[in-house]
Amino acid sequence: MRKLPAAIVTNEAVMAETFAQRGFDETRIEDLAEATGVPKATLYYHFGGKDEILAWLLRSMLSALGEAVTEAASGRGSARRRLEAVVRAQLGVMAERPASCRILIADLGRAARMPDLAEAVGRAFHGPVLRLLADGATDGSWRKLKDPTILASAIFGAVVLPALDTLINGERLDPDQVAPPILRFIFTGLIGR
Amino acid sequence: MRKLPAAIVTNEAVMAETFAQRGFDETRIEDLAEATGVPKATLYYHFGGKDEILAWLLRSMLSALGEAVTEAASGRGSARRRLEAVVRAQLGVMAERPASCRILIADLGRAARMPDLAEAVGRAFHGPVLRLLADGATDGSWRKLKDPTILASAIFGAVVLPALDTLINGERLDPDQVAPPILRFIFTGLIGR
Amino acid sequence: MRKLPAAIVTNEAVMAETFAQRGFDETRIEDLAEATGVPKATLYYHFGGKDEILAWLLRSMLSALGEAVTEAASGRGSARRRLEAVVRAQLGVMAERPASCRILIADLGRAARMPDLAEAVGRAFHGPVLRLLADGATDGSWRKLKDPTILASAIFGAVVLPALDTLINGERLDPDQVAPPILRFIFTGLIGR
Amino acid sequence: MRKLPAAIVTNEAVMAETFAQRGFDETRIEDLAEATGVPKATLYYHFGGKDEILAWLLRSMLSALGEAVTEAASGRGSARRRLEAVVRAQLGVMAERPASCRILIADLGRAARMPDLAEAVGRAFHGPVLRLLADGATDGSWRKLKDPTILASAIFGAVVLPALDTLINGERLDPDQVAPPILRFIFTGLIGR
DNA sequence: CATGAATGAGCTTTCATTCAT
DNA sequence: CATGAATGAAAGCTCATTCAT
Repeated sequence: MRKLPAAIVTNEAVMAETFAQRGFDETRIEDLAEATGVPKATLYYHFGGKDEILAWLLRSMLSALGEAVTEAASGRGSARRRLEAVVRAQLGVMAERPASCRILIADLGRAARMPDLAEAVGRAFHGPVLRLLADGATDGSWRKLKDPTILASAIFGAVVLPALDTLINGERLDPDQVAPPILRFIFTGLIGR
Repeated sequence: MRKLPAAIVTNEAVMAETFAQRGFDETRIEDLAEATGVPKATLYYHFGGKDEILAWLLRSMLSALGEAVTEAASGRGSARRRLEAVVRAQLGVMAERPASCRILIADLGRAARMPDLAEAVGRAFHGPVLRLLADGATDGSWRKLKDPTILASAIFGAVVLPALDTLINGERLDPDQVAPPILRFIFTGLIGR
Repeated sequence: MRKLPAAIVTNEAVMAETFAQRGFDETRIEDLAEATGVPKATLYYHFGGKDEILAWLLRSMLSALGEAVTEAASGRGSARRRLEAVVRAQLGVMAERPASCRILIADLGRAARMPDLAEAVGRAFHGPVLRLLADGATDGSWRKLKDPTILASAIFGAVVLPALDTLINGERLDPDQVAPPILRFIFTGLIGR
Repeated sequence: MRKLPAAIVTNEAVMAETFAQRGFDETRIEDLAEATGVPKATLYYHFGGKDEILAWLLRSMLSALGEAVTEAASGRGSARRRLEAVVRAQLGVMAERPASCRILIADLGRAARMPDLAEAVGRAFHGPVLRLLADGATDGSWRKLKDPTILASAIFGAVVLPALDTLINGERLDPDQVAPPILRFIFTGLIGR
């Protein structure tokens, strides 16, 4: 894929928003063209097709997410502090790029059908979290964890689905508001004091 | 919609599987016809269209889920025991109807775009859970919860995303194996003993 | 390919004429739809695409040609009489189905790129002629021929190109007028009495 | 059209080959660009379009053919000797520029649709042959010919179709091998001693 | 002069859907 | 009731062609 021109890069959010609103299949390339002002044929000049546009949007978001998460995860505090930072990072990215995140989470199945994206999700979130979960057991942040893979998914779900609710309603996602209850849930569950 | 003939009812799982494998939009009515042996036009005789077939599948599953969850939620034990039962019920339905569940969770966005389905999900899971969360705070199962809506979503996510991982890989979902770590996570988080 | 409905079969000549006039590539499926009154989508229901429509037209013509030629070739006279009949048969088919013949001859390259058609031409004309050439050498109709393959092609060319000239000009092809000089040429060349 | 740069002239055969292999319509300008290394836009700088490239190729070949044929036809021998030379000249050009010849003959219909090309073919082959046919009747090379136009076409076909067979199979055309049987056929037919 | 980048204009093709039997 | 046959309505995609540099 050639280097993308400003006219397209600038419109990343617009495209994401378009996909997010109607859903991938209900969005016609023409819709993207209209929404961005970039002619259909030009989109085809730069992308192989609709799939590739979606992949670009998601990859772009996942790369931002990956960076944010990785940085959060590789901080210097305890595993707990760092996991906290990771969750906030995830919520932060969702707040900054609501549309792309919404597309991803609201259509996880499609991502799963695009192998490189599935892998990118793993790299961006599950990988770092998995490592943190191990660290935390070592540094005493939490107990020894028997099924880290399941837990990483559970954490992902616990963070991401509440955020999706907000996003789908078209509301603004405020990480500072959502993070505390979610974090408390993640660390101490319903019962923990 | 008339009463469905056996030829179609029998093939509920086959249709769900077909949708689950390719995704809704990539599945042509013709694919369903081939997979089930029921002619395309016959499907149209019984359903208003592709959407309606999907809706039927999901509604059927959600109704099973609703029953299971409602029963679990209205048992007589503590809120904790009942929430536990609810989670197991959810996992049980996912194990029994993997394809339909996978369609729903892997394409939550579409469900959100179909108002009656969104509501059905609410009725089947979030509603009962919301009530349980309140009960638990009363009966001392857990602390006072400030953001029950967020928590209900978080719980849904914590249950459903690990299960989705399994389902997407085409593996069998074993509730007895997945439920314990998830429940422990839900109740006591990463830290709680 | 399903059995073709009358609406299409009836219009064989119309389609051929359409192709013949504009050429294959310049003919849009829509043109065929307009010319025949058969909706585009219906054409696609019965044919796999433009190529397949062309193939059908040509195969139909080649089958008629094959029959005419085979019958002519298997008559009871001398090889010479029979070859004469073959040439007249070829010209007769060209007169009856000018458009299809014109398509074939004016775009031999495309036929060559469609393997089954190339073979059909062989079966319809070259094969029988080749056999006749051998017969004629035996029954004394003509000399021993060293390069029958080349000669079969040369005969084909000598019959078909003059006819193509006529057809391209949109003139009616009158076999009774064209056949004698061509036959004389084939049998005795420029020189022979 | 400006004077063509070496980069293009050099690639005449490559372009012809590209057209010959896929056919005119199936050949994209991009294909020519790739095959020759000359950028698409550069081709457009020098040619008015795809048609013009084809026209250039064919005109170039027809001009070579015209020269060869004219020279052969205007020699000093009998009409027969000269027609013989003409046929050899035609085969010679076909052997030297197989691709261009193949394009022309395999897609005569297109040539017919390009008026200047149709005329060029006439000038290059039919014209001289027509004159020769008359000469030959005068100088006793052959009988009085009643339908010279038909015969010119027949001769063209008798020469060119066998050659096309060879070319389409990708085989090398050896005039010395093909010319004798064809000439014998032209002069004395199948029967002539 | 030459060309990388961009695009207007269609065309094929696909499908959901309808309907006559 | 059920269904094979037919079709209206897009939509994705391609390509010849243009243009700014």
